[in-house]
Amino acid sequence: MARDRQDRPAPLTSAVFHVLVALADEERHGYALLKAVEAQTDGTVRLSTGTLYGIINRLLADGAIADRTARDGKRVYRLTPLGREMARAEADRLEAVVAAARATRALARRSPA
Amino acid sequence: MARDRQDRPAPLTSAVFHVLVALADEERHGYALLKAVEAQTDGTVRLSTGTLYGIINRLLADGAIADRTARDGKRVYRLTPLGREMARAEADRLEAVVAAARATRALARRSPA
DNA sequence: TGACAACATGTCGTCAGGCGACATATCGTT
DNA sequence: AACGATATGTCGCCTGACGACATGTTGTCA
Repeated sequence: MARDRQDRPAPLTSAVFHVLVALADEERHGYALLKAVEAQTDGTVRLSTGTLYGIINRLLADGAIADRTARDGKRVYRLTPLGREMARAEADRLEAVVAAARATRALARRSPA
Repeated sequence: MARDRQDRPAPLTSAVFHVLVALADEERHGYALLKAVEAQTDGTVRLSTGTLYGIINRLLADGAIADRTARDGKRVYRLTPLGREMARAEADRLEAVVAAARATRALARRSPA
């Protein structure tokens, strides 16, 4: 069941966050999500359809996304306000983690050219 | 086995990255790692010991960290050059993902005061 | 027109990884 | 003496990611 997924500020998995970001500004259908994530990451992150539909079903159950059937029969997904908040919280969290990493000597950004 | 963990730019799990960052500038023993991660994340991320030692053993096997027994008997861990590179790569990756998220209207940073 | 790639949606089994629970032991404080 | 914090570690469960498979449509090119 969906349980307590939305009450914790639990770190989202990388894959879930990618999906949420891909839906941030526009609704997309499944295959378009696959391509959007790939494009967003310069081709480095490629979700398998198994991963994608697992994520979609969980996000739907949690109310983070909603779905709709378009006129051409495609199932399109969009972010709900809850999903937007989850993505926002995760972006904040990641930003803080990266900042912590960059604050160390060993992981500081290389001199920016 | 350790397989091909270092040749792919594979996204690290959140927990693994936290451990690597906690070891960036100074060596620590297990319990100190637990506390360091907690402190780094304002208490939001708490690794269980089960999680921690699983991660430690994998990182040791992969050559991302090395261990040493201190005079007081504590097992202390430190980052190897490989581990540093892994952490760096992950920091770069996360930075790009956050940038992509912030580039959307829905997830843009709130007006910075 | 036939073939093939890209588009599109989905299921299933496996496996790695995270996590809570448990097991010990020491040390400092009250 | 008792208790909580420090300290290290194992075990089993469950979630989630992933590759493989299944199926059908649309577009393009020879």
